[in-house]
Amino acid sequence: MDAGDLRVFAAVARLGGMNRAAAQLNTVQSNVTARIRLLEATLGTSLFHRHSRGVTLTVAGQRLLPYADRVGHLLAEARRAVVDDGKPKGPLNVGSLETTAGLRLPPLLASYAADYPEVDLVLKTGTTCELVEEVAAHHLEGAFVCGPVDHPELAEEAIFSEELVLVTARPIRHLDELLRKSSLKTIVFRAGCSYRDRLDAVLASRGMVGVRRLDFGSVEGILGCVAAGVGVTLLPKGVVAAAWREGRVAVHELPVAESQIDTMFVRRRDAYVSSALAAFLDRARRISAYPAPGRADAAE
Amino acid sequence: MDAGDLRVFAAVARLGGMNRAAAQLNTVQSNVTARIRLLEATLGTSLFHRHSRGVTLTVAGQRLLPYADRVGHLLAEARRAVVDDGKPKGPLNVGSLETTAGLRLPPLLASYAADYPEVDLVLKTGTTCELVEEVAAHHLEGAFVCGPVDHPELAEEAIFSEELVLVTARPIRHLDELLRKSSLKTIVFRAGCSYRDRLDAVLASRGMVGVRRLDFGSVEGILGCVAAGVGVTLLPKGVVAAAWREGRVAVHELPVAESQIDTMFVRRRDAYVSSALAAFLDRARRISAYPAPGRADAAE
DNA sequence: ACTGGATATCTTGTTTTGCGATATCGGGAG
DNA sequence: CTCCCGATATCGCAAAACAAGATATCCAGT
Repeated sequence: MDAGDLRVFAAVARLGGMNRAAAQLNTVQSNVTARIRLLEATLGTSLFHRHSRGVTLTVAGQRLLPYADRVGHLLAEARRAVVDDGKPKGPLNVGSLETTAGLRLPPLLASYAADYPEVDLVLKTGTTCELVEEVAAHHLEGAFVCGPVDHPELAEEAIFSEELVLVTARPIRHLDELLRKSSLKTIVFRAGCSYRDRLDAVLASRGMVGVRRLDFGSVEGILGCVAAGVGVTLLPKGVVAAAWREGRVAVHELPVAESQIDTMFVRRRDAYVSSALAAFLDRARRISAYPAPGRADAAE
Repeated sequence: MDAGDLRVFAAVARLGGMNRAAAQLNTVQSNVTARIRLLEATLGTSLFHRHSRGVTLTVAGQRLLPYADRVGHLLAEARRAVVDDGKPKGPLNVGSLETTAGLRLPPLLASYAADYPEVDLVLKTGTTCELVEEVAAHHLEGAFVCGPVDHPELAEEAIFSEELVLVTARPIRHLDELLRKSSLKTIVFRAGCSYRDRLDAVLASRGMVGVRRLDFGSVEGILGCVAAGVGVTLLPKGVVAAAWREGRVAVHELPVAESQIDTMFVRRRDAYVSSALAAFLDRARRISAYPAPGRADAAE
């Protein structure tokens, strides 16, 4: 059994047919068939059920598939690790929440890009759920998300600490005023953003349950709706500071227990930390105002 | 880059020479040289420094070596996972502390061996440190050790709960009596056994520090020395029960906080749990008197 | 300069891999 | 029932990779 064999095995399993796999692997069908049969012979087990519309995995094949993927990833990572000579360069794909990207990352990215021009940095924004999945699937080297995520395959480290504030159209004395408005809506990021859960919890603890939600994809959109009186939202203080100064919205601070939220950097526990990522993280830690002793390390 | 290439790379790196590697791989030196050179060419980096007494790794080679090992382990594990059809069979290598092996495992092993005759079970005894290393290095599928071990690559689960007792030659009213004997020794397992650390802590909290130690490799040897008045030891109550009933030694119970210790089963977090191991663990959990709610799971 | 222990290179035979063509199988339409 | 379509299985041949042995080379110690 060999890494090459596993590569064709994975392709056949995923595409459900040897013809399709052959096309994807830039080879011919007879070749794929031969290698699969050889693999089955050496393992002494049949890996696929053959039928008229292609092939499906046997139970033994199902057990093998995850290993094929892991071996593939490991080899790719090994290649990257060997090529990496300690100087940050090459691709660096990281993810971030949109709020973090807007509020915290600009100075970080600016100085990083200036000092390491050979790094091709790609920043993908998304919700905590989406980003965690992408990191777990090896598609991103790491991401800034709302913590803690507590995923067994991921290591996390607190980088920023945000103060969340309730944002409304006009100042209110007491949250109870919100209750009077039956048409109250919470305006939040699309499903998966942790701020949404936090807002629900804040309102629920004050007796407001089952409030209707309005999903939005951008900070500006959310603030626009809030300013128009459609509903309330929960965002980091820094993000709404500009809109607040301009008088477009009103902010309301919350007790520390409810307002404080950590932005963590997550990465796969077992993945290679490229020089580019190491330098990026180092700079992120320096720029962050996060108190050193409270930092949760990867060993946690 | 291929799994086979990494296998010869790892052999060369570990043995420090292509001749030695060729011998171990059952091939000839020219072959090894060729494959290494090809590997270096495809990676675009030199992996070894050649000199008159063999080869040593370059920094790039040092980065690659751990991946070579991991790929090797992963492939071996994949083979096992495919062959494993759900019925426990084949080799099962587990480790255990000697005390646990003597006190808890006999009924477990007896019933397991009776129900699964196709499993070739090998039990290796050692200290917590040794066993943890062996499990981490993939040499054992799992082991019973003193917990918690808190190793990032290992998952642990509490199985047994032991009550440790202080063992002396003759009954004493108060621990202070021990202080009078200037020649007092602690008689413990060889370095690495957690019981030793616990005993040091127990004595230290009562003002006895710097007590001389005597290392021993077997429970019987330790009890013999204690009975002869050479010193004191700390062992699970059940282990010394027989010697105590015969009047050879005296036991002294300790406060719960000091006496209670968990025996955990550790295994690699990322390793495949063979059917043989799954059945073994299942039976261990059933036999154990460990309270179910307090069980720390692998997810911890 | 010689020697012992090491890697590099070259040649040749063997094995593996890749490709193309063809055989085979199984279900659905006519 | 037969034909056809979309699959996999099998075979022969060429190309590439690999293994083995013989030989060249390099380097330190004597």
